[in-house]
Amino acid sequence: MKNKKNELTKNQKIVLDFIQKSNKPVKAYSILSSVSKKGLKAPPQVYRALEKLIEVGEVHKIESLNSFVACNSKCIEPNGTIFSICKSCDQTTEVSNADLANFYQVLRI
Amino acid sequence: MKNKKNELTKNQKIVLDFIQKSNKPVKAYSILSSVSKKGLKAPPQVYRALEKLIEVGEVHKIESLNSFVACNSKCIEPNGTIFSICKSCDQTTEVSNADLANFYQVLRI
DNA sequence: GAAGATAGTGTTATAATATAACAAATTATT
DNA sequence: AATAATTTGTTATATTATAACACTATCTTC
Repeated sequence: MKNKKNELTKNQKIVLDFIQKSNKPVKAYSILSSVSKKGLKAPPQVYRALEKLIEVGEVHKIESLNSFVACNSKCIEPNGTIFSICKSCDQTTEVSNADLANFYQVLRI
Repeated sequence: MKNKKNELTKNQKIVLDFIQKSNKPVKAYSILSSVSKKGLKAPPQVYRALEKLIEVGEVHKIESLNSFVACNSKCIEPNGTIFSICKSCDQTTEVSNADLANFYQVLRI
């Protein structure tokens, strides 16, 4: 981002806002239909916002669910986060920074 | 599986054989086109074989690549395996049982 | 070894997820 | 203001995965 204050753009804010209010992993097309009243009408608009939000660490993608969640904190490794995911309801819990640090030590990554 | 000797079926063997010979993560439609000469002609035939192979622990799905790899050993947790994946070439390394055991201890899963 | 149960196959169609490409609009830098 | 860089809106299409259904093969048990 090269915004004056490195702020998120309009579409990025809309998407992030929706994800944060969801409190659970949400799918791209679910985001799309939920924010269509705010002007985002096609998949690329959502996917582009998601790409940027992931890049800046505000959002994580849960690959196994094809879903997206807001980061619950500033992560040690924005792209190396670990979640535990309920097999029944898909509720997720982001592993804490402390445990993640231990993990990196264990694996010597 | 309820085969007499709990053996893999024809299609399952064909798919597993191809994945094992690949030595890297392969995609479902790539598998499909590669084994079409052996009689598997439609996606469900490949996806069903993959589902079973994952269930019995012979194959893992790399979610972030939408790809599938052969298990390099009998895993502690067939469905809880961890890979390190090269960002450039997608080559993967399955984390060893020993390190994985430590990991589970760290996270108290 | 026949009967019923379970699992696997072949097939067509379609759903769900994601990206390519390009023109127009906006914002930042000089 | 001129230029560059980024973001947007849009259409089309690529990629990944599953639903549904009829049929076949195998297992279990009696």
